[in-house]
Amino acid sequence: MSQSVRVRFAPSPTGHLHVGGARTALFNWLYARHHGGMFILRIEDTDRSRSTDENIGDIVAALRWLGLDWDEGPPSPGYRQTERFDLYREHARRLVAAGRAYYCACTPEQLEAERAEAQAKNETFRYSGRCRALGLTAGALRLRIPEEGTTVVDDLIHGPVTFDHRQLDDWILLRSDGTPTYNFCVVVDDVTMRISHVIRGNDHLSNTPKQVLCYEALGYPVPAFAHVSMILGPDRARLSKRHGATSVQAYREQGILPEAMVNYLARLGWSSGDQEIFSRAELVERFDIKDVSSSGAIFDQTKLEWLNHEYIKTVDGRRLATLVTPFLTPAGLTPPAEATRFVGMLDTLRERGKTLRELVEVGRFYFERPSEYDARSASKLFTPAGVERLGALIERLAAVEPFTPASLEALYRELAEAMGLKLVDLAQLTRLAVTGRTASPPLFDVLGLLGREETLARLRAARDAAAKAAR
RNA sequence: GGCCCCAUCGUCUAGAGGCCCAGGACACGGCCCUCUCAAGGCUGAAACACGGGUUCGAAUCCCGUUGGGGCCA
Repeated sequence: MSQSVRVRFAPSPTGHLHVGGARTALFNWLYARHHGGMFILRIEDTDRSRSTDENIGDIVAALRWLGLDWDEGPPSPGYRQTERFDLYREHARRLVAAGRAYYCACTPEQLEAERAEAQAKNETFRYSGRCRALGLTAGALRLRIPEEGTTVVDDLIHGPVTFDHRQLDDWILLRSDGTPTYNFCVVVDDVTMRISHVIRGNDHLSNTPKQVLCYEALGYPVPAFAHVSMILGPDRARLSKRHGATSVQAYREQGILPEAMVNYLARLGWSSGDQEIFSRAELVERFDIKDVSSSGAIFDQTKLEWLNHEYIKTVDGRRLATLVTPFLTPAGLTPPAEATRFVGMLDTLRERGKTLRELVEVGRFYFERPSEYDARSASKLFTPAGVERLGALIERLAAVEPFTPASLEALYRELAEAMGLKLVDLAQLTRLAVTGRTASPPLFDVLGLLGREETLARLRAARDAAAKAAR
């Protein structure tokens, strides 16, 4: 079975890459990589009215960002359904020649009327089969479904699923205008691309028996199927835009790392013991369809952020710097000239921000002097005594040598003791003066990173503001 | 409406008849650490949807009910 594994991800370019689609793509990719097989990207753009090149570009970009590389697919020609119409027609012709499909002249209006009638009588509508034996040569092309018996889909995740043929309509392959329907395109594409395993969303399980019958009518071997459960919103309905962010792109813009997204998506519906964090290599190594859950899973943004934070805490400093940089400009900030200083700042921030965007906000003070001071804290700390202490600090900090976290801490402890204060009294005062707030990374690291000059400038500004307030 | 899928803590899940008065993780509460905020450590609360079977024994197998989702229009 592991010989020549060929799987595919076949998105419709009618929008951005949805996280559900991304997970399906990931499972396919992992399966291919695990088995040393091929991962194919195919664009299902038969719905021309809603498919755009821009969306294709977007999906491709999202897949690349996630690191899901494909062995076959765009930009090579032949991987878009709109380029493959001849194939669909040819297969349709074969089906007609073999007597497995027939033309139906019933008009949509006629069918609609019957449907309404059935509904009125509270009965299930099924195509009557009226044109089955007419031998027509034009109209919509329908696949002849056996009247009796069952088709069993042996799903890798769900096990055998039985469908009664009496429940299945003679479905339409080609509309009367000659355009192929979605289900038919899928079969022809999968067959001609020699797909060995169809791993796709659970929403396609109901269409599978029709497709299986079509494979058989065409005389092709039926691939293995694995229907992955859907990703749900908090209300347990399929995750959609009304639940909030659903596109991979949106998470990227929030400052989620691609490796965190991949890890999260993999763990949503798949598990390997109690492990939560997996490197890409581990995922490839451990992934198996049989460990994929059969029930739907709610997308949990909080857990995604936790995982993202885990990655932020451990990525290499230089890489973190390059990851954060694109978030600086939109926040109105400029990347520091010195790379090492930037990495140093990030080292003090990485424990304090769950996303790249949060990292920027929580580290904003490194780039900008406080424009105001937290009012509550200021009223408590910027007192006449505070002004005096700031003065003492300015004096000592101007002279301390070297200007490093260790010597700064020593100085503060010494000064606090001499003034009969606790370290926290001096530290919070300084923190407010330098950052405008009473929460920040370790103070002495901050001061060291800011440098003597900047620290003194902020302290003086704060002393002036405090003097004014205390007056 | 018909058919199909699903059902373990709030959430993601472990569990493939005894190891389970159910384990891990996120989130939540408490304590510790501490220059603040975090991070970290320890700790607490929290689930087998319900009802029948099968079996010496069921979260695990079967049937039904309920609930949720999907497909078909």
